[in-house]
Amino acid sequence: MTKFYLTTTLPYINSEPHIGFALEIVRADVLARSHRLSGDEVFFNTGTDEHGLKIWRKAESLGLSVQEYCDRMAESFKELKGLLDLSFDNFIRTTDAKHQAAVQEFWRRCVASGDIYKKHYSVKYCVGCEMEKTDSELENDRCPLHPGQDLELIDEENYFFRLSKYQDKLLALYSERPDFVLPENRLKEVKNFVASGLHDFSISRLASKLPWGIPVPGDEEQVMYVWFDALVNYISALGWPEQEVNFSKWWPGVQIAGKDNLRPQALMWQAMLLSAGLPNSQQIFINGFITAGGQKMSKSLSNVVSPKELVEKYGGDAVRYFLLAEINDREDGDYTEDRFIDSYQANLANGLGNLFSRLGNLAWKYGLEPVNKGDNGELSTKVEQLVKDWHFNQALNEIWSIYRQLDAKLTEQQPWKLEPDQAKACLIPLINEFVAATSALRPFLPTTAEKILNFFSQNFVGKPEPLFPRVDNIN
RNA sequence: CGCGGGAUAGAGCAGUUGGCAGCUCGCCAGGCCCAUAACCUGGAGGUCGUUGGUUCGAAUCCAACUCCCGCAACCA
Repeated sequence: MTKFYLTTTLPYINSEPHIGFALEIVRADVLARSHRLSGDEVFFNTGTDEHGLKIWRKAESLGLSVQEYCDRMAESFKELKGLLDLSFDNFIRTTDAKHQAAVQEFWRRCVASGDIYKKHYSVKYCVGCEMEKTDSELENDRCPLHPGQDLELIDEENYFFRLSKYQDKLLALYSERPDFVLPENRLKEVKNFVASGLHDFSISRLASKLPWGIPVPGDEEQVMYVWFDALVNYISALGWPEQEVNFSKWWPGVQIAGKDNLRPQALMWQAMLLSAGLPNSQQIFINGFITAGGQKMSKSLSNVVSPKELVEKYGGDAVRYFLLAEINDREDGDYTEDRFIDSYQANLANGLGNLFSRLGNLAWKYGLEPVNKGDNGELSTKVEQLVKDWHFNQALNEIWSIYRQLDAKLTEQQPWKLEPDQAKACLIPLINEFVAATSALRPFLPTTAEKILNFFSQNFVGKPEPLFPRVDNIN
C-alpha cells in the first residue's frame, strides 16, 4: 500500500472563500479520492491562515475580537466540506497551539543553522494608506494614491532569513527533479527567478505594530511575519516535531497552490526546509487563476465569484464539474454565469442526467435484475493516470465520450421497440457500460456517481429521479 | 534587451513526437419519441495573429514583428 500526503495552501481569511480556492481544493479532492480508490493510504490536509495585520484590522473594523473573527471565518471555510463534498482528513488553523509551538521550533532550527539574523531595515510608510510601501509601489518616490503627502521613513530592526545562501541548492533541486513543479513552465519561471539572484527577506515585525502573530522565541518585541508562520503548517499538520514517526511516515508530500503562490511554495518554503534540515516537498502543482469574463477578480471590481452561492443554486457536483471540466488544467480559465449554465445544461442536464433517466426508466419498465458494479478496466486505468498527471479536463472528456456513445447506441438500437426478452438482452450491456463509466466518475462527482451506482445495484422500484434539473427549472 | 502566458469556425477551447484542420455550445435540415421539449444523423461556417525561413510537407520547428493578459519580491 502506497502512502500519499496531499495538502492545499491555507487560504488567508481576510475574506470569504473565493472560487479560486474552490478550484484548488476540488482538484486536490479528486486526487485524494482517486488515490484512495486505488488502495493508497491518503492524508489530505487543508486549513486556514489566520495571523497578520490585515486580519487584525479586519476584525477591528467589524468590531469583533480577533479570535472571534478567526473562529467565524474558520467555520466559514469548513462549510466548504459539505458544500463541495470534500474529503480532507485534517483542517489546521495557524492559531492552533500545536502549530504555533511547531513554528517556534522550526524558527529555532533555522537559527541553529545560522540562517536567521537581525538587521536594520528601513521602510517607506504612507500615512494616507497606513501601509508600508515598497519602491515598486511608488511613482516618483510618492504613493500614487496620496501624492500630496510625504512618505515617512521608518527605521526598524527585524529578523531576516538568509535566503541568499540557498540559491545554489535550490537550483540543484530544480534541475535534479524536472517534475518538482508542474506545469513545467512554472518550474522554468521559478528557476529563472532564483538564477537572477536571491535577497534575504524579513521574517518578523515589531510586536507593537503587529500584535497578531506568533512570538519570536527569545524576543518578546518581535512576532513572526505570516509567511514564515503559515508555510510550516504542511508539517505541523503531521505532528512535527513531536510525532516523529507520523511525520516521517507522510512527509514529503504533494502540494497544490495558485500561481500567486509559486515563490512562497517552490522557493521560500523549500529554502526553509533546507535550513531546518528537512526533506523538500515531493511535488508542487501550480493552478492558474479563474478570471471573471476575462478580467481578474478583485474586490474593487466587485466581480469576485462566491463558490457558496453557486453551490446553493446549482449544487456541489455541478460546481465541481465546471471547475474540473471547464477550467484549463494548466492555464488561466474563465468564468461567466453563461459559460457555467451552458456547460451545466449540455453536459449535466441533457448529457449525463438525461442518459441516466433514459436507461433508468427502461431498466425499471422491463424489470431488469440489479447490475453488479461493472468494470471498464481500460477506462479507469486511463482516467486514473490522467488524474495523477493533473489532466482533469481530459479525464472527464474520456468519461463523457462513453456517455455520448451510449446515447447514440440507445437511439440506434431502440430497445423500446423490441419484445421484452430482446429488449432486456439489448439493455444489459448498455447499462453495464454506463455503470462502469460512472464508476470512473466517482472521484470527480462523488454524490452523483453514488446515486447512479446505487440505483442500478438495487431492485428497480420506480422511475429514477432526475439528477440535474434543467436550468429553466432552477431559476 | 526584466519574467511568463495567450492569439485556431459566431462564442469557448483541443490539437502529444511536423503528414488530408478537430471538439463543445449556437445556427440550418432531417430522424426518433425510451428520456429532464431531452436524444441521434447530416450540413453551413476557419487564408490556424502578421511577415519571412527550414522542409517533399508547418497550426505544429526557427527568426522578426503586432496585439491582449498576468507578474516584477515581502502581495493569500
